[in-house]
Amino acid sequence: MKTIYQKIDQSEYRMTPQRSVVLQVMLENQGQHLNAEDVLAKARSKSPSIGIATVYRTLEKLAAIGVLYKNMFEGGSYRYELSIGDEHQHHHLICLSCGSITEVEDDLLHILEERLENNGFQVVDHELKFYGYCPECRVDK
Amino acid sequence: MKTIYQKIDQSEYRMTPQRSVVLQVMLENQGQHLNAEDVLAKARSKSPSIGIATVYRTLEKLAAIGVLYKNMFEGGSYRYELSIGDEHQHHHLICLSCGSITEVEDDLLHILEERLENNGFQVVDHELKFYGYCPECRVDK
DNA sequence: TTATATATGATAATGGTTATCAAACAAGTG
DNA sequence: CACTTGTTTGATAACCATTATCATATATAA
Ligand SMILES: [Mn+2]
Ligand SMILES: [Mn+2]
Ligand SMILES: [Zn+2]
Ligand SMILES: [Zn+2]
Repeated sequence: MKTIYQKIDQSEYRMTPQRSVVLQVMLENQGQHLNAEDVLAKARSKSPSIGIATVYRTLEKLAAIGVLYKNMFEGGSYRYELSIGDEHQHHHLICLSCGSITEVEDDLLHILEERLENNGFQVVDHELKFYGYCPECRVDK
Repeated sequence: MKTIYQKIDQSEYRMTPQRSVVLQVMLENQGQHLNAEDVLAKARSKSPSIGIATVYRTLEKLAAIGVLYKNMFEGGSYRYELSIGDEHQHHHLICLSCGSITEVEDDLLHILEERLENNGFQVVDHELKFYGYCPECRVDK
């Protein structure tokens, strides 16, 4: 289990002021799923001249080395979130009514992954979304 | 468990020649994950004047009533496939090396879903992707 | 038929993401 | 230091999948 900084050190990732700001934004918004525009706005409050291209490039790089998860929910844009302590991506509960996104730490995919490994598929990561109705939105009580 | 035709009948879905052609294309390409351009090309061989807008509209409608699954894999476009017999979407194994997509019928999410239901989240469907290396691409043997 | 609603296809518009490129910056050389 | 070389940045153009628009066509209702 590598830390964020181990991941960065072990990559060919040069820390620049802009990249540092983007990383800071992600650290300060743990648990949220931000898209590039969100990150740009928050980054500009720290470093007003940062451009959207740099934000995209940095998010992409951080996702490539496993510091961020990149996910597509509804809305047509990719959303990023910090990956700390998770070996594998956690799961998401997506409410079909209010759109809220809740995390599930519970893994429980080990049994399934073990079965896949036995069939020759080497599992690196997974992505699991549950669609349904959150406690506030469910109708049947 | 409704059949495709039951789903269509129970919707406010009017069967037109164009929609019929799109449905036919999906039926004839079971197991494949086609994007709108793929469907357009195959549909045009049956009905040359069909337009891309109608294809998008029809795929969207068929997905809304549960006849198709709509999924985003790599490549930047949504891909559609027939949903027959599956109450829930099946899982996908995506090879990080060759990009091949394999199906997993095995559900095994019941335990997890039961736990979520007990916590108040009403599960409607799920989407599970495993990323890793297929038997041909894995290195460690 | 006539009226009304829905569906279609061409094409324009949208919008998130990527590519381009000149300028800025960093790192190494002697 | 001056010089070279390579990397990063930000503005902006290009890309491209998808959606919106709208006039025409087609189906349904009266
Ligand atoms: Mn999350
Ligand atoms: Mn599939
Ligand atoms: Zn909700
Ligand atoms: Zn492979």
